[in-house]
Amino acid sequence: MSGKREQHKQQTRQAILDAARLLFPQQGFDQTRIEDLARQARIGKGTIYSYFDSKEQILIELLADNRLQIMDQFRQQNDPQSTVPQQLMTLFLCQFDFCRQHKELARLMFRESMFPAQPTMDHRHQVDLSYLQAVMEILATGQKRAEIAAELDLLSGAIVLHAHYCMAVSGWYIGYYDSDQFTHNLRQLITLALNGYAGTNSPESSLSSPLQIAQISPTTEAL
Amino acid sequence: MSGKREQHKQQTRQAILDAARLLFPQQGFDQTRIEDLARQARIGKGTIYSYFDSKEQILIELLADNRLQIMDQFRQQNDPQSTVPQQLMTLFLCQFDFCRQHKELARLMFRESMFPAQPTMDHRHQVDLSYLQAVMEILATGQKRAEIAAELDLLSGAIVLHAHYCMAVSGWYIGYYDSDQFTHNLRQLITLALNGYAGTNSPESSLSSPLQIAQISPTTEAL
DNA sequence: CAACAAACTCGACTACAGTCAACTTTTCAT
DNA sequence: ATGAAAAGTTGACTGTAGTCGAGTTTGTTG
Repeated sequence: MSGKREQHKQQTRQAILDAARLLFPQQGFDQTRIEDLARQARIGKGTIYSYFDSKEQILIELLADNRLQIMDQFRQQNDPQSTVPQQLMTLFLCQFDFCRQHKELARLMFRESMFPAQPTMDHRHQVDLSYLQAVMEILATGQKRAEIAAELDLLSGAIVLHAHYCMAVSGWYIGYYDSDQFTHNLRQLITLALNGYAGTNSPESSLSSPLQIAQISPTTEAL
Repeated sequence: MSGKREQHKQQTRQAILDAARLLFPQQGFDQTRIEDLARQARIGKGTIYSYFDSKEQILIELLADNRLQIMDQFRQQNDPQSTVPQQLMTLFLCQFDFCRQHKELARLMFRESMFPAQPTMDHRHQVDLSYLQAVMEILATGQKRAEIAAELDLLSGAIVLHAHYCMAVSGWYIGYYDSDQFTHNLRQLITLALNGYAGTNSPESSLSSPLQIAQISPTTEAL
């Protein structure tokens, strides 16, 4: 009966993830030693490495769950009838909520997903596809209402918006602004993305209002 | 005579940087131990840590020089008479050249500058100000020629373009495309940024041409 | 110059991620 | 049922970034 081994492996894997889900938030990612996880999961330290390549991988696995939750939350909150910028804000703010709740962990994810150590298509690392797809869907609904140019390549558009979101989050991590200003700046960036700023075809309102980068020294929001 | 101590400190600091400039490219950042640097600089290991906070800091210091070179190169190559997208491409490709030459080191810099461990205004970490200023200047020349909307807040515009550049580089690091496709995609993203994609005010040409994301599995360009 | 303080230097030490070879358990062909 | 092979487990071990307190050099004061 080869099911026994498989079943045990699943249990062990789950025990490691459970330990991580308990200890990472409790004492922080850096402060949690692999040995702590092993003790909590009642296995040897080496065993962990036959389930995960690295400490960071455990984290990434954990966060996959959270991503699903984030997208659920978005679908609940979103009104497909509202304007494209509004829908985008709803989506991005759901994502950002997670960053606020797990600032340290989200930071590591951003680092690894944008600038991975190895070129990798391992989807655990990558920008959540369902998230990118949500952006594309929002753009698509905008196209139906002529709010978005019909010829726009949806993937390109989604990536650009994702770029703006990343840059806004980056500014928050660096400490240029706090979460409230983040919201304002993100809205600003979305507007810029949609309208562009070539020549005179943009509504004036979107161009003249600068980003809020109030702090000379970084803000010190609690982690 | 308090100058002697100061002078000696400068020498030691320089010796560390010289050692790093020799060893990092020779054997790679990760493969170079702090002890190697210390031996090369003929000082104790601990001494290094009274000059630099971490191994990475040494790297960042080193790269500050390179940034100056990059900007020099840009000023030589750039024709201020050419169009805004063309000037931007010149600038970004100068930057990207550095990434190709020092893929590993540049990756660490991107990580640290976008998502720093500590909120920090330490300018060593930050996006090079003279680079961001160059983007703003390009936009400003565009405004004079009515190529760029006059009301655009220059900083916002520059940050958006920087976001696009970062996203394009990120895709290259992940392995979505090689350097040639990078160039194509970057041009595409710049066009999108300038024209936006709301409603019908955008030239069609900029919207329908998708990004080139040819690879399902990552490309394996040499480091 | 003596003697004291401040600044600087040092390498043994700590902490921890990740490895590995010995050991245990499961599977399966006979 | 048996025993050999495959799969899984383990903690002692390795490598290296970063710390720390003892020791050394430089600057200063009387």
